[in-house]
Amino acid sequence: MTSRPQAARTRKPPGERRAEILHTAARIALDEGLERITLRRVADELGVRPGLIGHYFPAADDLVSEAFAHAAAQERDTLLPPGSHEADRSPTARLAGFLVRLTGADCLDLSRLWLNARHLSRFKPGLRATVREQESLTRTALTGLVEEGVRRGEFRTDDPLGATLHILVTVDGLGAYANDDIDSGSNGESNGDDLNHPALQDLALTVAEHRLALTPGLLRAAAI
Amino acid sequence: MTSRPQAARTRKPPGERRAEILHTAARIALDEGLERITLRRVADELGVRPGLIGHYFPAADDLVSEAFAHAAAQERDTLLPPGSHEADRSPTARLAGFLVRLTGADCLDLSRLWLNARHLSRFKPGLRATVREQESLTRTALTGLVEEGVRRGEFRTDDPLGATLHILVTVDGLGAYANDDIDSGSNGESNGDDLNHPALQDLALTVAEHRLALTPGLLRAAAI
DNA sequence: AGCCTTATTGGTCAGATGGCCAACTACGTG
DNA sequence: CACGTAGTTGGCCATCTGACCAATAAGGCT
Repeated sequence: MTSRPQAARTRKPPGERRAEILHTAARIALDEGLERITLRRVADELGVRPGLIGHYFPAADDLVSEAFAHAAAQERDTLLPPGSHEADRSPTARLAGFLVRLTGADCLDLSRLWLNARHLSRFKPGLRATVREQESLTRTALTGLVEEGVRRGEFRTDDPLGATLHILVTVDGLGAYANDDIDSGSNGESNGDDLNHPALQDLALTVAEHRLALTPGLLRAAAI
Repeated sequence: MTSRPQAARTRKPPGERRAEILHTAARIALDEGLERITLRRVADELGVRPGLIGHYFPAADDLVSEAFAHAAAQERDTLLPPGSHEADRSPTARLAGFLVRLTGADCLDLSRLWLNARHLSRFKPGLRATVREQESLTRTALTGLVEEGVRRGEFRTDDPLGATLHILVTVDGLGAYANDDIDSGSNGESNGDDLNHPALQDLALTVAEHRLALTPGLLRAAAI
């Protein structure tokens, strides 16, 4: 047999190895949760020994924090791409895309991750700080989008920050149910159907349209 | 010495002991989080041996689920007392009291608990079912309050359930920030001040007034 | 009073976790 | 080619967790 129990010991430059660990940890966080980020778990995934992970992250909590930051930033760049090279798309289209995709079913992992981080930050001060930073970044990005929309005359509000906060509270509120499996209906006393209430489907869009003085249905229509 | 290392072995009727365990576990959950509910932790608190807790709850997850249900139900009865003996208070006053107290700082523990349970339910099927039940109970109670308000002519809406869901989404969204310590401002790049934005202070009240066609400020004024 | 059910104890066990450290070796440097 | 830095290994440890079980004794019953 050519494959021995111990894989070939490959030696990588610290920066690359560190990035590799972070990337793996972020994926685990999105797939299975932040508490599944464990020295052994990451090591197994990478085919290295647990001690190596501990070498790059002497405090395991730091790995968790940075992995969350990595995942959150990556998802944010996808959902709310920074302005410069997106200047051609209208703020309305960008906001619609952001909200529609964010509250869509394919983004459940992200909602779960935020729920995860917000709770876990109760016990981990480092993660708490990271969560606040990521919240701040999202808030700033969305506020910028709203302000640009106001400048272009697409949105109308006297309080861009207030509108942003309201929209985000709504998004986070919808995200609170990310772990309720939707498909467990047909339960007589269950509440499975309530979460499919039409008022909830487009709630984030409705709130945004209300706060930004848009005609109802505009955002849904603007979503590609 | 009159106090020996082993306390007097007291034997209690099963029902009483079980209730005692549940009460203690619920308090731990509210104070420190659901993951702090541990056989040993509860046993220490009660001055008994860990094995005894395991005897009453052969599956530790069931203790967690029931403790959450206990805490959630207790808090709900406080914030949203069932109708009969509260029929004298107007729906407006009851709704205002519910929202003001719920989003108040003294209710942080409750928000944290829900955040905790919603995340933890990702890994514990039993807890997931319990969370859904408790959500359903709160939803039913609030919907009943809204419908009564509509009957009395205090509220106006064609979709009581939709209004209830919207209000609860907003409450849950605000609760998402329960673990961000508010008092860490004066941080140049921090977002501590954003959470003190005036639009957030009364957001739940504002949404409720909007959905129920109430004059702005009415609920704040109706809160005792 | 004695008995008998069972609440309660005390101990063990396996599994998982983070942290630590000496030894090994891959790889760039001289 | 030899050397030495440092990336990597393998192993050990303390700690915490839930689960399990035989032995004990408390308290109600006859």
